[in-house]
Amino acid sequence: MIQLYNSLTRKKEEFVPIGDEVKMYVCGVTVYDDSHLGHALSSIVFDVLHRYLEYRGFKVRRVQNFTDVDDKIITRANKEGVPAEEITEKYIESFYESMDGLNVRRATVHPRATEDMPEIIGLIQRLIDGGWAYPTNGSVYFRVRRDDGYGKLSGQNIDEMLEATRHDMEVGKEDPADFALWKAVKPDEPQWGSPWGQGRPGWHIECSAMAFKHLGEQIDIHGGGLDLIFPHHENEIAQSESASGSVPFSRFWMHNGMLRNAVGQEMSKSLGNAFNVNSALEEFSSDAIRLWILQSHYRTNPLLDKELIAAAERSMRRIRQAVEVESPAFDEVGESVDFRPFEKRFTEAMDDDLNTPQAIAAIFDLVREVFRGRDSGIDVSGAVESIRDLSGVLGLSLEAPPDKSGLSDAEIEALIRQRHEARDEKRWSDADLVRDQLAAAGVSIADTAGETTWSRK
RNA sequence: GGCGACGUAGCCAAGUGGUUUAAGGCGGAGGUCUGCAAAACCUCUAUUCAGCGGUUCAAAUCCGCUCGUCGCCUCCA
Repeated sequence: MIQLYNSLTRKKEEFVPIGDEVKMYVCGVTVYDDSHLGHALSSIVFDVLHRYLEYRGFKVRRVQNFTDVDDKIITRANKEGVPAEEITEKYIESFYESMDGLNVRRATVHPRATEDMPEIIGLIQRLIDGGWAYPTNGSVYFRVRRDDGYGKLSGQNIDEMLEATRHDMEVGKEDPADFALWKAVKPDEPQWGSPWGQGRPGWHIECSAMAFKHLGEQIDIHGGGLDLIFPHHENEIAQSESASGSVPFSRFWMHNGMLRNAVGQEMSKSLGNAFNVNSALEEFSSDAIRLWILQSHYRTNPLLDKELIAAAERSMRRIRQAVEVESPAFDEVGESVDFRPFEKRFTEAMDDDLNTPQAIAAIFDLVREVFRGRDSGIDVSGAVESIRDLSGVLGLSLEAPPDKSGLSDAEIEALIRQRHEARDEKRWSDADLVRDQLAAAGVSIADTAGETTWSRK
């Protein structure tokens, strides 16, 4: 039984999909800049959820949107003096590059707000027809107070929220709490035609419309960062449930934590201390980044520190070493490492609200069993295969990290031959010199069973 | 002010009433192996879970208070 924590009910609940295919919507990024590690965290978490649900036999349809019409995009486009599409195209490419590099599988559909404009406008019209929204001065607003359930996700009360909020109300709004579904056109902004005049959609309505179009009016899981609970997800619920009458819009609401820096503060774009994914990937393997993230539970706020990613890189070496262990050709004992208890632990941990730290602990324990099995000469092939499978569920590729030695394989092997000659003649210091040279280039060597093996760090 | 999260070893981090006299990783110490190493294996590395008080046969886990940290309430994964 898979249990997932549901932000809506604030407890763990058994996960049972509505239909025979799990419908999952994950809030994507606004494409006005490169992705940072906070985006990586969210994408990795829901990628792992997707992979794990498939591992448990579910079919999954995952939708992750691009918000490609937004104030920040417009600001950036104006600043650089280029059309907004140039900005969005560039950063959509950058997003894919980052996520591919992190071994995050692409969603089933990656819709863009600008490509689903008819659905967005149609949904706004439905809300107006139902009396949930009203046009004014070319904009359309949602009547928050008409929705009795408003605030159920964030636990906020409308009046208490307003107390802490700025009260500079836009002209034409009936109530300061109302939010925009459609924004009347302003000069030099991207615009679309609508029954209410030229303009562009508000942020919240995009997600409802894209979820409806690509998944349907009721979905199984809606994911995103903790910071999206209010107002974004609260507003999505209000719009979606008002328009469709299907309650709940999403059975499960899942929220990943926010990356935290050494001072303990949340890392966000506005703080300007983001750590770019593409540059992180130049320094670390995707496996190290994923392991670092997944060694914390998804609902906590992982600490962002290069030292921790470097530690994860060392941890990955251990797993990689284990899957390279070969079983004896003739297994005289006939024994083999029993990996099933470890797979059971892995599954139980993952079933419990995606407890990846526990699941990873099970993998490491299995890694130890493989080394022990090797040392006692028993068959470890099944266990090695199991490590590969379980790692795969977490999206760990177990591939060697990118080469930084600057040496070709042939050059490395030539140096190793030199060292062999030196060793044969017992010129130990010469031999060590070669080893130091290789080590400096990030190549580690090992003399085992009369042979020298090497690997790039 | 409202809503919420958190404080576990040198560091990261699970565990949320007894099966854990607290997983796993990194780091550190000793041993085996090795020409020496590396890797691996073995052993050790929190009598204790921010502090204080309470409930209980039993608490890191529940309750209260105190101290400290952070998030949301405004664009944000």
